Amino acid sequence: MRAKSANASVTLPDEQFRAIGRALADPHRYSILQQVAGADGIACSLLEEHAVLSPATVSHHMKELSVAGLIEIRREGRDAYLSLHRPVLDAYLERLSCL
Amino acid sequence: MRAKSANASVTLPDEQFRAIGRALADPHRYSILQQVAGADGIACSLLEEHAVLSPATVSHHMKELSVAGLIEIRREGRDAYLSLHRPVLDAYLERLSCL
DNA sequence: ACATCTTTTCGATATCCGTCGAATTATTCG
DNA sequence: CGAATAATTCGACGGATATCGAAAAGATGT
Repeated sequence: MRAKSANASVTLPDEQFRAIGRALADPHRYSILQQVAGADGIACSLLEEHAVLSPATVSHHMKELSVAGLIEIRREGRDAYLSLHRPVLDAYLERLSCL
Repeated sequence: MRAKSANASVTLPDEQFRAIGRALADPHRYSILQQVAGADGIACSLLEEHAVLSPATVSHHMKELSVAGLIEIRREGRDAYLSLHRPVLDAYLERLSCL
């Protein structure tokens, strides 16, 4: 059986690793991620960013987080619900922690 | 006494948190960081990036890593030596791990 | 069908950032 | 001192990206 440390569910391709770093480096995206982590399955419309950003920009940031694999977006009727994709976050931490 | 988890030596200001994410998101910078972590106190001139980047660009990336607080640069004669600043990396991991 | 609401897509724009060459600083050696 | 070496600084340039408004897409209710 392959060696497997405590959290090593996923191994990140370099491109995804990079996308995650970029995603985390934007304050609005990080804020969205925090809200998603705090209230899993949160509706897009409830994100605080709607107070300061246009719908287009919020949607853009959601997509960046989604492409990075950090969140999952599920459509339900007219609404979108965001949930944290923890295995990817864990894989990111794992990769950094063995530097 | 203040609550303090196992690794909580440093608390990162938002700006530094962002700088770290950006620093990690560039492949050349991440590569430099890996080399520094692997051979602490490595000379700038030994970095593999000199094979593919101009001295100006290597210097630029070193500065970004340094401003982010991830490495320390000490000058010694004509050379520069890089070392990993682990407390900051740990603080970054800490902050992400309690998402 | 129509109006309404939520989200996405599509340019366009302004800023950020990675990169380089050239010039500069700093050090070492002859 | 003068040449050589190592690293940094300074503009400049091109490509990425955050942002928006306008339009489109999709769902719901009347």
